[in-house]
Amino acid sequence: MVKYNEYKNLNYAKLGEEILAFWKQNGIFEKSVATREGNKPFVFYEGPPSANGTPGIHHVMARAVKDIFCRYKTLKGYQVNRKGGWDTHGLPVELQVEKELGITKEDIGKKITVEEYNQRCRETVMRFKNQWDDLTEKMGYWVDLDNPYITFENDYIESCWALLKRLYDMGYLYKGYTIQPYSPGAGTGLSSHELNQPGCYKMVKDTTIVAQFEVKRITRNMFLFDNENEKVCFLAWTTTPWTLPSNTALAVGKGIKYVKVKTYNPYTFEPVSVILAKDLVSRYFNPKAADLDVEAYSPGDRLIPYKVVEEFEGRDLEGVEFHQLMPYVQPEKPAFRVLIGDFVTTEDGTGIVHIAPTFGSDDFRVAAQNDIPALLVQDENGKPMPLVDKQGRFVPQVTDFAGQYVKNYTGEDETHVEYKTTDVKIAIMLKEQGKAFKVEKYEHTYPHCWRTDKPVLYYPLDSWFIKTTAVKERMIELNKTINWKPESTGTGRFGNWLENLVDWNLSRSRYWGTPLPIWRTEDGDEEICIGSIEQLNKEIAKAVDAGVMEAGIELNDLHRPYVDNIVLLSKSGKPMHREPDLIDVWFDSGAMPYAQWHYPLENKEIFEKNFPADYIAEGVDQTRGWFFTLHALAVMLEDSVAYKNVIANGLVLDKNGNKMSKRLGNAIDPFEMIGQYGPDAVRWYMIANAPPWDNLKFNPEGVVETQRRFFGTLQNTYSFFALYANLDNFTFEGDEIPLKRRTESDRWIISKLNTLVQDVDSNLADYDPTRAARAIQDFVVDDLSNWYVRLNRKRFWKGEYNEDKVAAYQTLYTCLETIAKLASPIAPFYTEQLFRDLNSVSGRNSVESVHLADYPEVAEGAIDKDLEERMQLAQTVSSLVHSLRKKHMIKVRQPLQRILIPVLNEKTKEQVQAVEDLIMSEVNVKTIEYIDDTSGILVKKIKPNFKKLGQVFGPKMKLVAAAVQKMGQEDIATLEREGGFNIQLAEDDTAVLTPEDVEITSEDIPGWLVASEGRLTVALDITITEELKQEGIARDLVNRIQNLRKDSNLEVQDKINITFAKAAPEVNAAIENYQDYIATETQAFSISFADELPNGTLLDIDEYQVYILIDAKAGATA
RNA sequence: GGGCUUGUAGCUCAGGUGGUUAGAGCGCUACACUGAUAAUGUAGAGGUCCGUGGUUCGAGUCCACGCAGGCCCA
Repeated sequence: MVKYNEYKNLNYAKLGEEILAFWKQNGIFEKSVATREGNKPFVFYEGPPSANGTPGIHHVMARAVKDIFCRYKTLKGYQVNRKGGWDTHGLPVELQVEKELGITKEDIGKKITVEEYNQRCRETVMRFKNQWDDLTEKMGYWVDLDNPYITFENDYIESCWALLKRLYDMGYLYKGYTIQPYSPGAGTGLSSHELNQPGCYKMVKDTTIVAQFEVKRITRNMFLFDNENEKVCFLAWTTTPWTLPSNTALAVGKGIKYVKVKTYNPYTFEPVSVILAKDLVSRYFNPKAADLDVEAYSPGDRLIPYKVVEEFEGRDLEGVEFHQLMPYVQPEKPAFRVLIGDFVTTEDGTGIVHIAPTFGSDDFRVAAQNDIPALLVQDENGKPMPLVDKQGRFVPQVTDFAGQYVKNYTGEDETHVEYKTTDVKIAIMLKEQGKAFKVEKYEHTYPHCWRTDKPVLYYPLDSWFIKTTAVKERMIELNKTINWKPESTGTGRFGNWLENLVDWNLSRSRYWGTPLPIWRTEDGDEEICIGSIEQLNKEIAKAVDAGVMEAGIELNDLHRPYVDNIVLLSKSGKPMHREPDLIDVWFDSGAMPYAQWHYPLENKEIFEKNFPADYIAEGVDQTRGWFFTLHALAVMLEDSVAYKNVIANGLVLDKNGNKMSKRLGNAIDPFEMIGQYGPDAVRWYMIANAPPWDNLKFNPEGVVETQRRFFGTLQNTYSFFALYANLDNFTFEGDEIPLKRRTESDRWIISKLNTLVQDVDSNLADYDPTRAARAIQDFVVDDLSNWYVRLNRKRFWKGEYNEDKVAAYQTLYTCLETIAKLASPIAPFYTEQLFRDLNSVSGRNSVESVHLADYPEVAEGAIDKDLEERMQLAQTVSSLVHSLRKKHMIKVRQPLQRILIPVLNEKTKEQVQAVEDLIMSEVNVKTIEYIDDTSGILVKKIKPNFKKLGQVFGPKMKLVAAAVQKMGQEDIATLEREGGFNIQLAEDDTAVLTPEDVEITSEDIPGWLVASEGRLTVALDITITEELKQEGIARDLVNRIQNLRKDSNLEVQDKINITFAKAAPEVNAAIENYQDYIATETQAFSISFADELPNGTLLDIDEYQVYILIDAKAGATA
C-alpha cells in the first residue's frame, strides 16, 4: 500500500535541493518544452545579463518574474522555449580589466597590445558565469543554459554586421557628429569616465558675458514692442564667450515667467528694453533704482533706473526671431529663433540660454529637435567644420579673432599686464558695440583634461548614427500596441523618450566590442559596409590582388585588432581603412532576437517562428536601454514590435528603502537567502509583497513570515490530510462523489477553489503575479485552513469510512492538488513535492511533475456565489457569537442553548438557515431562532443611502440626511409599510423617501445582549441550565483525556479503557449521562468507576477535580 | 533642472467608476482554545490617509501647487 509522505520537520532548503536533483535526473525542464511540441509557441526573450559581476538578490526578483509567466504559459499548453544569453561587451568589462592590470586606456597599444587586452576582457567577462548558472538553478529559473547566445562570439557579431548592413542599405546609417568633451591639447575625445577622474573638475575664474540679442522688428514679434523706436533685447548669459560667434538660437523655459524691463545699457547708456526671467530681475537691477523716473536718466548717473513693463511666459516667446549677435558666418537654414528647452533654469544667468549647437550637447540636441542649423565653415578639404578648429583656434572666417586660441592652450604668460584672454577681447568688443549688458568674472568648476591639465572644450566629434528619427512616428504608433506593465512606463517614460527621440549614436571609441563594419577611403568619398564574413573575405581577396593588403591574413576573430589590420579596395582603386569605432553595446542586446539564431545568415524559419516576443521582463532602468533598442531595431528592420507584453520591474532596496550596495554592506546575498529559507519562500515573498514594478523593500523577516504563514499553513494542511488519509487508506479510487451529495462546506470550498482558479488565471494572463499570489495565499490560509479544515476536522478522524468521509477526503485532496498546480509557477519546488506526494498515491495525473500538468479547468457549475455569500454569513455570525461569549467569559466548550438572529427579509433567513449546522457546531450552541418584524420587538436603525440620495438631492443632501437621522421607530415602520415617507426639508420644501433611499438594519433586541456587524445582528442566550452544565463538563473531560492520550504518546487510532474515581455529584452525573459521548470522542472501549484511584491523574475542571486512569494496553488492538 | 513613480497603523501592504464609522497581515497587550498544536480564536491599543489650496452636498479617491523618497535623463 502506497502512503502519502509524512514529514516531521520540513526543511525547505533541502526540499529545494532534492527537487532540483529530481528535475535534473528526469529532465523535467526539457520535457516541459518537448511535451508541448507542436503546440502554439509562447515566445520569451531573455535579456542577457553580464557575468562579470556576482549576481544579487535583485536578480532573483527579475528572474522570478520571468520564470513565473513562462511556467504559467507552459501549464496553459504553450510551448515555451527559453534560450539563455550573455551580454559580454562594454565599458564595465574594460574598466574592470584596467583596474586589475593597473593600466589606463592610454596604455592600450603601449604597455599592452590590443590583442592581449581583448583577451583579458574575454576571460574576465565570463568569470562569474558559474555563480550565475548556480543561482539560476537554485532559484528555479528555467532557462536553457546549455545553448546560450554569447555576444562576443563571431556568429553573433556577424549577425550584428548583417543587420547594420541592412540599415546601411536602407540609408539609416550615417556619419555625423555629437558634442563630446574634447582635449585640444591631447587632440582626443574624453569619455565621461575620464572626466570623472579625481581632480579633473577645477575651480576657474572665467570672464562671463550677459549679451543683448536684439529682437527683430517683424510682424510676428510686434507684441514685444511698445513703440517704433524701442530697442528690445533678450539677455542671455554665458561663461564661454568664445561660443558667441557660433550662436544660432536662444532657449527659454516653457513655464518660466519672463519680464520686459525698460532701462539703459550700463556701458553705452543707450535706452533699451531687456527681457529676462522675472525671478532674476533683482540680480541685474538695484532695487533702489526701481523708483527712479526712467525718462529722467542722464548718462553717467550712478543708479540706472529701470521699470518692469510687461510679463510673459516662456511659451509666449517661442519662435521670436532676433538679429545675429556676431555675424561672421551665415547659417545654411533659417536660424536665430527662441526655442523651448527643458534644461533652462532660473538658478543663475538670466533664464535665457544662448545656444551654440556646435559646442554644447544640450544646444546640439535642442537645435536638432527644432531644425536649427549649426554654424559651420569648410575646411581645406571642403568638409564642414565648426568655427573653432581641433587645436582650439578660431577659423579665419571669424575675422576679428582669426587664429586666436579660445583658451590658453599654448602656455602664454597670463600674469603679463598686456595679456587678455580671447573671452575678454570678445567682451570688450561687445561692450563697445552696445551688445553686452554685463561683464563680470565668475568662479566655477570646469572639467580639465587629465593629461594636459587644460580646460576641455565641448566639441563636435565624428560619430556614426542610426537614423531612428526617420521611423519615430512608426515607433510611437507601434509602442501603443505594446502591453506595458505598468502602463505608465510605456506611455510615460518610454513614450516621452520616443517623443523626444534623437538619432541613435552608435559610436564608441573603445576596444572590447562589436567593431563597426565600415571601411572608408581617407577622403571619405568612398566606403563599404560589410554584412558577412563571406563578403569580407571576398573583399579581402580583391584587396590582396590589388596589392593594398598583404596576403595570408586569416580572420578568426571579428574583434579588434584583427579587423583593423584589414585594408580593402575602393571602386576607384584607393585603400579603405575601417572606421575605428566600436558600436554601442546596446546594439548587441537589441539585436538578440536576430543574432541569437545567427539570423539573417541562417535559421530564417526559427527566427520567424520566434519573432516578435510575446513577453519580456527586465528592470525599469532598461527603458532607454534594452526596451528601446529592441523596439528601434524591430521597427526599422521588421516594421513590427519586438515584444507584445513587457514587465518593467522596479528596484530591490534594503528594508529601510536604501539602495543595496556592497560598499554599504546592506546587500543581501541571494545564495544565503535561498540556503536558509529555500527558493520558494524567497520567490513567494518577493512576488506577493509588492507588484514587480514597485520597488521592493527586501526584509528577510518577511521571508520568514511568508514561510511560516503561507508554506507552514499549507504544509500543516497537507500533513493533516496525509495523517488521516493514510489511516483510512484513502487513495482517491473510484468515482468522485457528486457535489450535490457533499456537504455545504465541501461545496463551499470547491466553489471558492474554482473562483480562485479563475482569479489566478486572469491575473496571470494579465501579467500581474502579485494579485495571483495573494489570492492563493488568502485561499490557503483563510478559507482552506482556518475555516474548512477547522470546521471539518472531525469528519476526518471520527467514525467509519463512509461516503461523507470520502467526500471530505476528496474535497481536501482536490483543493491541495489544485493549489499545487496554481502555485507552481511561483513556488515551483514546494508545489512539485506536494503534487508528487499526492499523485504518487492517487495516480490521478499521468504526468510525473506538476510542471508538466495542465492548468486546472474551471468548473463553472461548481461556483455558487450564493453559497459563498451564505458562508460569509456563517463566518460573521460565528465571529459575533465568539465575541459575545468572550464578553461574558463563557468558554466555547460550554454549550449554550440558543442564539437569536433578527431577520428583516426572507432571503437572509434562508441563507442563515442553510448554514445553521455549521454555525451551531462552530460556536457550540444548540439552536438558532429567527425573529422578524411580526415579533414587534425589533428596534430598527435607519441610515441614509448617500450614494442614491446624493444623485437625487445633490446640494440638499445635508438636510435630507438630518431628516433621516431624526426618523423614529414609527416613521421607519410607516416607510416600510407604505413604501414612502414624507420628510420636511425646509418650511416650504418636502420630499418623499422610498425604502431604496435608506438602509434599515436591526440593531437591538430589548432585554438581550447583542452584537452586530454591518447589517447583521446576533443575540445570545447565556442561561446555563443544569443539563448544559453537565455537557460542558463532559466536553472538558474529553478535552483533558485527549491531552492525556497525547501526553502518553498514544497514536490517533489507539483504543483505551477509562476509569474515573468518584467525584463531585455534578461531575459524576455528567460522566453518567454523557458516557457514550465521552467514549466515542476518546476512542474508549469502556468507562468504569472506582471509589479511589491512587495511581490516577488529577484533572482540574473549573471548580471540580477528578481522578482518572486511562489504560491503553487492554484491548488496544482494535 | 526635466520625465516617470511612490507616500494610508510601529512594519509590509489592500483600498473599481467620489458616498459619510479607512481595512488586512505581522508586531504589541489581554483573554480563550487545544488530536492541524512551533497551530488557532476573540478582544484591545495604534491613523492630521505627506502638506496646502481647490472642485463637490460629500475627497484617502478628482484637480492645482508644494514636500519627501526612488529610477531614468540632463
